[in-house]
Amino acid sequence: MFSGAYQSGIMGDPKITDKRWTIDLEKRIQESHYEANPSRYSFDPKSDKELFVIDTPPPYPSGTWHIGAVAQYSMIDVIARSQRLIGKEVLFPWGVDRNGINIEFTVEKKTGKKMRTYDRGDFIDLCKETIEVYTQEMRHTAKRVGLSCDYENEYLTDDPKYRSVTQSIFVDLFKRGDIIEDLRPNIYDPVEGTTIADAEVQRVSRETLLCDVTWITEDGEELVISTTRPELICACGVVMVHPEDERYRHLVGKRVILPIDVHGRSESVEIMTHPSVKSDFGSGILMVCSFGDQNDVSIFRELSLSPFVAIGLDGKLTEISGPLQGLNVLEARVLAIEILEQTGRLNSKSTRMQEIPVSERGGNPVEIILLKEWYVRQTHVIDRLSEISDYCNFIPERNKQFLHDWMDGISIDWPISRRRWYHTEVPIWYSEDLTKVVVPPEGSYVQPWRDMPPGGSEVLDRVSREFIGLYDDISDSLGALTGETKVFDTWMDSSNSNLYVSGYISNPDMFGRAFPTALRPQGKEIVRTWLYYTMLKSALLFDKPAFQNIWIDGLGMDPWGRKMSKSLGNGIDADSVLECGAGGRTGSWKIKGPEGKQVALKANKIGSECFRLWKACDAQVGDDFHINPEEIESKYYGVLTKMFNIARFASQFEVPQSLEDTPEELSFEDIWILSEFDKMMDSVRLSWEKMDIYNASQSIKAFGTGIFPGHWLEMSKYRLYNENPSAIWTLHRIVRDLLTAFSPICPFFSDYLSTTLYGKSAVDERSFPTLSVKNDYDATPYLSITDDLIDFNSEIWKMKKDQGLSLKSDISNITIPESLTNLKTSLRIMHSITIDD
RNA sequence: GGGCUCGUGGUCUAGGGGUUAUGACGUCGCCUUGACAUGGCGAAGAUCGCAGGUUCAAUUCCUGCCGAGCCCA
Repeated sequence: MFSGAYQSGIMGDPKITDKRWTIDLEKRIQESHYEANPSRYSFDPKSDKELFVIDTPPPYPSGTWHIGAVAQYSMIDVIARSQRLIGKEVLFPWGVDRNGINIEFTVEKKTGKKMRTYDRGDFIDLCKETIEVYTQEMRHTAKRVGLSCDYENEYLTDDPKYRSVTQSIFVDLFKRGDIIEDLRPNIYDPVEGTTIADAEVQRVSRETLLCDVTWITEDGEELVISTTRPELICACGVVMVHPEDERYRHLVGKRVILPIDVHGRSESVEIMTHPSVKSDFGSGILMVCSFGDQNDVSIFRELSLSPFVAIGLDGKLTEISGPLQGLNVLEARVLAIEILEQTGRLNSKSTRMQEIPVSERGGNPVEIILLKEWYVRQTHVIDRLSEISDYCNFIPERNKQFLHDWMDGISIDWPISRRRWYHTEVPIWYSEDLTKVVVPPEGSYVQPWRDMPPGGSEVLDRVSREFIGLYDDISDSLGALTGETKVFDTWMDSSNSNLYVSGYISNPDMFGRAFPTALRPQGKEIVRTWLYYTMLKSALLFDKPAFQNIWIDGLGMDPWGRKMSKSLGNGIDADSVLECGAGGRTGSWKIKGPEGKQVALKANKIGSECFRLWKACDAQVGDDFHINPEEIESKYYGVLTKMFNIARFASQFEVPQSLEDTPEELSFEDIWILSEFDKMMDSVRLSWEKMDIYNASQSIKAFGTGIFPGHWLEMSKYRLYNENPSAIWTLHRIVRDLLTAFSPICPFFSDYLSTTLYGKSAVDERSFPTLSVKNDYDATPYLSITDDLIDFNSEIWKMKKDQGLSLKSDISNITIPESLTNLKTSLRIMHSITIDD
């Protein structure tokens, strides 16, 4: 009988006194985690290690942080921590994006006053104050979910340090001729008074009035043109029919008179053919105006027609519109229809649904108007950019397609100037005669709308960009300077984030080592903007890829796979998940389900560790993932408890003097589990190297909740209780290293257990643990018994169950397979096998 | 409307031209309580979105459709 062995060991009190892993424990650890060592996650650019700079997406503080974004961010943290663990010097910056129209709208809404009613400086101060509150909240959530950012070096995109980089790059590209100014048709939001980019336009369905208007040719022939924009008749440049439309063939080449009076332009236009005309739309005749829509723009460009400025910057009709002058677009439309009715030119009108372009931020119908704006030239480098992007490693590979599809569709330059205020200013001044410009020196931040050029500014020819002299020397010859009032599109700032964090301008030594930036992690929805524009910058500035690795994740969806949105009422707040279980408070979510029915979800405890573990184990990178708090808890909380209990069990045995040196004498079962552990750890290290979170997590979870506690630990208990040095060493070595390997996924959990047990936090390990067991023993024969062992144990368990026996009861007539001969003693004790063979 | 991506038991997931299609969670049944019901054993549950095509053979390749998502018009 071996059962007596259980009594002889003296069970010490477990060092881990908490009975189980709880959210309150998690919060206690979290709260001291950063204060205890504020430089814990700092970055040393002079380190001899390989630099690994992560260009994290600086979140925009708007009050709530989307749970999908927090999930994504926690996976970026897993990468940051795992790269540190495998020995790299990681910069995981904490940046906050604060530029943009968003905060302007927030302030306008809060104060009920439009931006332009403020003094510009006052308004900017107000924005800064307001966004600071949100910024603090965001940092709190970041720490709550365990992000290992370099918080001491927080960067804000509205900080002069950051903005100066944007401005320096502008000056650089301007000098090279890659940034130009031009009078071109631009998408314009007349309500907000600013140009916007294609990317910011949304289409909404709206009911509009379609008017059939009678036009008369110079020969007196009547024809009918359908239009939803009668107010733009004054900007009509040409009338078009389809080249194969027999009905109108005789009209081609003739001139037709505009049906509403105009001022200062020709009163008739030519009738031409164009294949884009839809013969079955209305009468099949199209008036082309500058500019009703994008099609108009392309026809004007194609035919080199000179456009008419029908709508001014104030959103009102200009003098060419004759009777409509001074009205806004909607008023002008009403009056135009009235005029047409009175003159008998309105054949008929009908309502129809039409998709109209509106601005994403303001929701206002946008107009295309001629404006002088700044552009980054891009069409000339697209091919090269496509080549360069092949040097980047995309994770997952297939998501590279998103970038290529977008690049293939690029046909016009990128408009970068905006007529807003809380943005980075375009850093340029114009001489009195407008032929020369002044630009600031590299590294300075300027506000030309209120400042004069700083010392060291340069004077350049406005067209040729030739250097004329230093501003300090020749300022007298420039006359009265005018500062540019326009600002940059926020993507112009955001697309420098990788350069900024990699030390561009501020730290040339570091930049030399850290660029191309090691990693860009981001969501797939901003490939066309953030990723593309960043790649463009690097191509223009350095002819190099911006990144070594690009990690593109999917989006967080509601439990049924739908996008979370306010209108659907299916949103889940990040804090509600992270705080679920804290102080005994459970979580409950009322969400609109698929059929519009309210569905109530409930969970008792989740917290950051369980949340992170779920995302790491459950969602492959690149695919959209469903976020269901119930499921997160039921699938993953148990894993934490299991691992916690293993550590708690281990904590009752004294930790050996040295866990580094393999004991001289190792028992067979210990060499076996160490070989299995070593194999698992090899694959985990490989996964971490490849930033493959899913497989790393799965391996750790499978080992930590399966073979290790289920088979080895059960088999080794009697030796542990007898203080067998080989067993105790093996137990502690595996628990310690397992916690280390696990620390990128669940840092607070691993930190607590490793610190309590081994006096050193797993999150501070800077080299991936390796065992020497493979040098001392050939693992192959040990690994080969694993399947037999699992089968054998299962058989015994099943046998006892079938015979209605408890697991502790004796069993006889068991044959231990040949392959497990070396485990005979342990197996007999483990299963209480009394007679064998 | 167009482009792209995805579509494997209730849920998530592995796989991939050819034996009974992984694993996990959940469900159900039984059992266990000296780290752990957070455990053990077992069961049910999938015509691998649908329809064609290629092939000796398709869930896997191709085409179309449907659904979801992203992006664009």
